[in-house]
Amino acid sequence: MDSTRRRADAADNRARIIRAARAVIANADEIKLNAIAKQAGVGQGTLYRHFPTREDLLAEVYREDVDALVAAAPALLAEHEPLTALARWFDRVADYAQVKRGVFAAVEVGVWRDLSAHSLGPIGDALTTLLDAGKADGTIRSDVDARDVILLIGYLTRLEEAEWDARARHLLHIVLDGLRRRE
Amino acid sequence: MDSTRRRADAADNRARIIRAARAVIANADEIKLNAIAKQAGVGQGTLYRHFPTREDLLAEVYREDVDALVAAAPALLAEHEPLTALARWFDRVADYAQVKRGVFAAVEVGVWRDLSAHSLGPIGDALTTLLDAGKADGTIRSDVDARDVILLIGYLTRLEEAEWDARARHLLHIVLDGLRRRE
DNA sequence: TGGCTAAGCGGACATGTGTCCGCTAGCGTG
DNA sequence: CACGCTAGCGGACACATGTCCGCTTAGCCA
Repeated sequence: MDSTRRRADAADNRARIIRAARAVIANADEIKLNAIAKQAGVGQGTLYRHFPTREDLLAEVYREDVDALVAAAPALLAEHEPLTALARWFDRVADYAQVKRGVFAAVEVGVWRDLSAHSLGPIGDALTTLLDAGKADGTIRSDVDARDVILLIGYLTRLEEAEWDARARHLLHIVLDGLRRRE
Repeated sequence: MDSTRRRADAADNRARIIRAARAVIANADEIKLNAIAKQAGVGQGTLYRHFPTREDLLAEVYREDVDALVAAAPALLAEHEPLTALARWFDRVADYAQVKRGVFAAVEVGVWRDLSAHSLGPIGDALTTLLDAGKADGTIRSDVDARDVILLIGYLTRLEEAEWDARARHLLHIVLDGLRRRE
């Protein structure tokens, strides 16, 4: 999977699949994997070898967005109190999740897989950073970890478009309250 | 759908499907709808006419369990302070969700459907009762409703078996904290 | 009781995901 | 440059969900 051997066509196919995926996602709102394979001009087997699950593919397609989300964490911490930073980060997640519903679901699954592989993954790391800062200054309860938070905000993927405005941020506040250390 | 006409065979088929579903669920852990149809001795079309989605079927199969959960709410309120009652009710939900993972997911979807039909459904009603009691005595924030809570505890369906003990109750406490009115 | 009518049946079909495996051809080697 | 090894290809296949529609037959009515 690194860069050894047969890279020429394999890497090329991989890139073509990602490009096709972006195209399909942009044009159709239905994301059918075999359609992506077809569009990319490769067999289904090829697609599935490069990206074993739907989530693997989407995670790769939106890697940049994820990176941006991750990078935001330390930046927010530099500017705000830990609790505020976490709240702001939540806001960004909400913004992103609203637009890219399916993607967020994919990211969630990805984070979960990372976790079960005893690694937090980029998003998990970002969250850990935020939580640790809050624990250090006593504003966040000490018995929560990144996985906990991922689970709690997972409702974002199950929210209906119509109720988004009414509930997304509101529930994020409630979660944040639950995470705060109670005086 | 009530009890008019052609009830004889239709109702019979419906009952047979439910029975077959219970049998399949008990024996195999894989729940394949066409297997249930086969076992019930009916066509797939028949199964899907009676239960348009997988969730409809499961919800019916576990109707009794759901009823028990619903009935527990007023009973708990009679014995405990509202906040405690809610906590206990959460415990029951957790117990149930742990054993019947898939079912809980089905129930969640069902509740959601009820909600979009402008009705809370039995579970929603139970939760509303609990929340209202807490709001009345000022222990629960006034800006939450049943749907909010359903969304928040939905993480239960996404928890891995292995992490259940470590997280299920713990997160329920955090949610409860978030629901409390902050002094 | 015999016929009519639509409620209800049931399985073929359409669609989507994910797997498997025989074939192809890129690359290192002599 | 010719050759062989194996990474990688790609599409046929297996399997699940859910839909559709022509046929059957229960129940009402004369």
